[in-house]
Amino acid sequence: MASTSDRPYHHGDLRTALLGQARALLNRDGPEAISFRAIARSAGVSAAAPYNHFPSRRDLLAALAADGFTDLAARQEQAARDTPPGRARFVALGHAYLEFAVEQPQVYRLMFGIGAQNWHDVPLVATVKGASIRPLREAIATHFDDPARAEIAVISTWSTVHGLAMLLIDGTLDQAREGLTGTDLAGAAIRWFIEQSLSA
Amino acid sequence: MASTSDRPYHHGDLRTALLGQARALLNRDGPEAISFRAIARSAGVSAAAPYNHFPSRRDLLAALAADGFTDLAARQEQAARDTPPGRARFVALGHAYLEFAVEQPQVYRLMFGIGAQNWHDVPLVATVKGASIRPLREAIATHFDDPARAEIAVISTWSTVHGLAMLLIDGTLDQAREGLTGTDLAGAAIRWFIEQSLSA
DNA sequence: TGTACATCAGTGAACGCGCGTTCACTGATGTAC
DNA sequence: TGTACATCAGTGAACGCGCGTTCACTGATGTAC
Repeated sequence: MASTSDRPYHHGDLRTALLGQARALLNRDGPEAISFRAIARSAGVSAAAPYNHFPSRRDLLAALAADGFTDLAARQEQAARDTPPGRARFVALGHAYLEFAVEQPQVYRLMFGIGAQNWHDVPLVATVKGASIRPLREAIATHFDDPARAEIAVISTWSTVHGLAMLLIDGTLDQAREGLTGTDLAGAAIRWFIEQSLSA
Repeated sequence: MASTSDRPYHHGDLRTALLGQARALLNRDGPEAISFRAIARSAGVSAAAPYNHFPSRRDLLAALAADGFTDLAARQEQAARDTPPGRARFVALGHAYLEFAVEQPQVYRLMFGIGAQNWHDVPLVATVKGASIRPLREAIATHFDDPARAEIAVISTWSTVHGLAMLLIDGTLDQAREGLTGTDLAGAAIRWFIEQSLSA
């Protein structure tokens, strides 16, 4: 761990540094722009060095996606914890979800397979992805006796926030916004949705 | 137009052929896989030939995206024409929308900016994209006096079908489906959504 | 406390690749007279 | 009907590029005795 000032041979914590540079590149130019060589370059390290920490480029991207889902899951759990069951919780969950997507659009794109089709074959990602919708799933479960109908409700509500996130991220709704922030609009849409469908 | 059998110097209709090969490549491997060189190769033509028909790779992708939106718009208009106003029309619009997305997942991904961020700077795409949601917009307009509330309703419903399409396409809902086709599930979700929110 | 040695985490050169795009060219087609 | 010529739509070679990955290597670190 001897890293004082002038470029020691060993980096100290290259894995973390690589993920950090990858995140920076991701936020600036999107998932497609993340290359092993580019992040090694910005970490000040040779092109081969990353292979000591990730088996391949795809594994690094998967790690970023997993981190994203972990972050999202934490925010969802927090939102659920901070609100009473019922209407307020649905609003809070939707709001937190869209806040995440709008704050980190490129991470969100990466999480949902842009530039990499999907992460089905990566167990870690599947796990944290599942965790990230659990709070919504649980909130909905209390409103339905029939599990099949509950599942339809989960899919519908998830689709709504996911679709809204995507349309916000790709700029489709730019002209409709006019001065509203993403979460303002999200709030309006969610409230409308809740009013119509999930309020008790 | 003299194209009998043995490879004439002039192709005849290379532009159309290139678009066809691009579509084939798109459907097989996704938007990221479409390269000028690859489609020239499969059209049996030199790597430089496409430049006689498209200024750049991106213009060809834009043409594919525009074609996709044109197709979608036609299906939406057809669905609107075939159904009476009200509940039945919303179901038909949503069904047709998801049918398109599930039938041509990679085209749909391309249309919504995967692998190319967005098409905001391409007027043709913007036009046909607008046309593709007009039937939904009009169907909703008749249900609201307040245009602002109508716009929120458009965004919410569009988000729902768009999000559902995306989750179906990227495989997120694979385990929830279990034997259902995409449009079966879509039908259930849409009906649920309509029941809850838009039925008169 | 010192020394031998295994292990870890880097280097730098090289591999083979496919890509978008440009260029000078040429064969084929269509038009004016 | 025939001929000169402009225009169109191809060719093939080359440009410079960045990429993922492998390889033999070496400097630094940690451990056993």
